[in-house]
Amino acid sequence: MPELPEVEAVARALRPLVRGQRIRCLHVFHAIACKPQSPADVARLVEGRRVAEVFRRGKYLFLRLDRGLVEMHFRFDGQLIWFSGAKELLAKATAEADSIHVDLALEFGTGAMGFADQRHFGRLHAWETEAACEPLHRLGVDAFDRAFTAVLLHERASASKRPLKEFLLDQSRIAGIGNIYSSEALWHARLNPWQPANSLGRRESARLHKAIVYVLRRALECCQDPPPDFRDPKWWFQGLEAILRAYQREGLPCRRCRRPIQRVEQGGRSTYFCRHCQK
DNA sequence: CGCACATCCTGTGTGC
DNA sequence: TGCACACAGGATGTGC
Repeated sequence: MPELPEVEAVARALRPLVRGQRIRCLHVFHAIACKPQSPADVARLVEGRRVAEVFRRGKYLFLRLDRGLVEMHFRFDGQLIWFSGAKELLAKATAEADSIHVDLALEFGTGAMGFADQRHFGRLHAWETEAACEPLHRLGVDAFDRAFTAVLLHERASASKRPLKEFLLDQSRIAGIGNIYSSEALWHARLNPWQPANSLGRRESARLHKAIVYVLRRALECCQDPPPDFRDPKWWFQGLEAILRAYQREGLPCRRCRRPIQRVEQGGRSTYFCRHCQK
């Protein structure tokens, strides 16, 4: 559930399921998912604790506990699965044929939250305090935070010589934008992905800011209609392709000028853009 | 400090 | 159909 809108939708759907609930125990199926922490570390910090709040920063999802913090990152394919209880969790997570790839799970009185990722890229960690959670403090301003303004974007862009696309992916500057929505925002703002971030003028920064917020808001609307279904592991956010204007549209006509969308490589990742509209 | 690059994994799609 | 290979919505640590 990679980028900000998807994680936000997950946070909203998860909140009513776990807020106020006490974590009875941690189930571990693949210890790699909490690496470099050990299952014992995580268990010690979460078992018996109550979930005070669910919140998101950038692409991270957090459970604030009455004491301590659970930090989750889904990377490419990670997802949450909800089970009615320990019995269903154990049955489905360990079944030989087409089992659900649950790495870790938190058992509550009302059900169990599975953290699943067949590629084992996603991570779930536990921290003694919020202050101890390093990943949280490495993040720049969240793209949905009120503090994320056109002026702030201009300031941060001015401090980076990198191409705009790579600048947007840097979570320590602005948190939450990934490979899809960086291409999308640049398309809406009509900016060239190779343009150095520090060459952005104030007007261009304002345009980019507006595009980022628009693209993420629009995607969040999509992600909530319908909202995440934690019961079906095959479920994924539907209909997002419909709102995409550049991403994964190589060779297809630009929605503004009808010329073909290009795919180029930047920093080892695909960037999609319109050479004609985005100068 | 900034940057290029390898690395962590497994499934799927594509072209031959 | 079988196979090899590129590719995937990400972050981090390394060496330069």
